[in-house]
Amino acid sequence: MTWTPWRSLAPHTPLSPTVLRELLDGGQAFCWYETDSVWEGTWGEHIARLRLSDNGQLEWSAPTTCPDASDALRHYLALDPEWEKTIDALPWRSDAVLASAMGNWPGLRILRQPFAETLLTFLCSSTKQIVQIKQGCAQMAATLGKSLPGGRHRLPDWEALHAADEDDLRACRLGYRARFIKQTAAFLAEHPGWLEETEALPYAEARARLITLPGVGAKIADCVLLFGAGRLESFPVDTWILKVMAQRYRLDGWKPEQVATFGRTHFGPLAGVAQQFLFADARAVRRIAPAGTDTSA
DNA sequence: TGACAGGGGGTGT
DNA sequence: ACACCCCCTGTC
Repeated sequence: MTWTPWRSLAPHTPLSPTVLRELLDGGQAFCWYETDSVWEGTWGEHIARLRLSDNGQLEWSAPTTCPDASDALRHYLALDPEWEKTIDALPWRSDAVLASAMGNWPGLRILRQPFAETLLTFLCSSTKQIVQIKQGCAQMAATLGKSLPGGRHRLPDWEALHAADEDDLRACRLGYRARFIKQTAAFLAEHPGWLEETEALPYAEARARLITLPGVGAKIADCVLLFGAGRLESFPVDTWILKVMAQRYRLDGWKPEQVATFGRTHFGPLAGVAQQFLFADARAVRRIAPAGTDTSA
């Protein structure tokens, strides 16, 4: 397999290796792998490589057999001038916590992933860490997904998942999530067009519908809408966000659903973007803090 | 290098 | 509140 020469996606806000890692491997997407500062990833039917130039600009390469991946990449990475305006509309001027987090992660953004695929990856995510989720996704792709140029496979579509045995899914180290995926696949097979309709619905209605799927609760529904449908008002609340909000916004004792509502109200139509900055901060603190350090209380 | 707990980015009952 | 299911991670 030969790959195209590197070409630039500039201009955009310069990215540091740390921010790029957070973007591609921080919990939004689970199909990116890094080798010697080169990231290779798949989304939908696409595959591409990404690296950073000396001045923090993205460069890309794709298999020579693929059509120009540049447009797909720009869309996937939200590399449009609009994004800068989007960021500026966040209430950072009146929120020092948010301003600080945004300052720590310049260029961090929300990926635009395929909806159906995002539902699948986040269905795999409950009580799993990123490494484990990635393993499950890689296994599913390898065993049930169509092959892509370059030896990798794309994630299986819901039709393929419906046709698969639960044992095939279990073999992908998905644990009890295998049953949820099978049940969801069966439901989607019985209701053609349901996913597409859901994606087109307003946020609250789409969220309510997703939650009716087996294995999809409020958190996963919010992730699917934020990362897979561009619903930037979605504010996913996991245990880390729960901690951050408790500590820095004095929301001790609040329940996840209450924090989600607070987030959407406080941060407004771009709450999910704010969430991503706060989330990145929380993850960084966890990595840097010495073992046993507890900043709560 | 290897065995052994502990616990995990959530959901459903 | 607790089970679900399994694997990653830290530790001895």
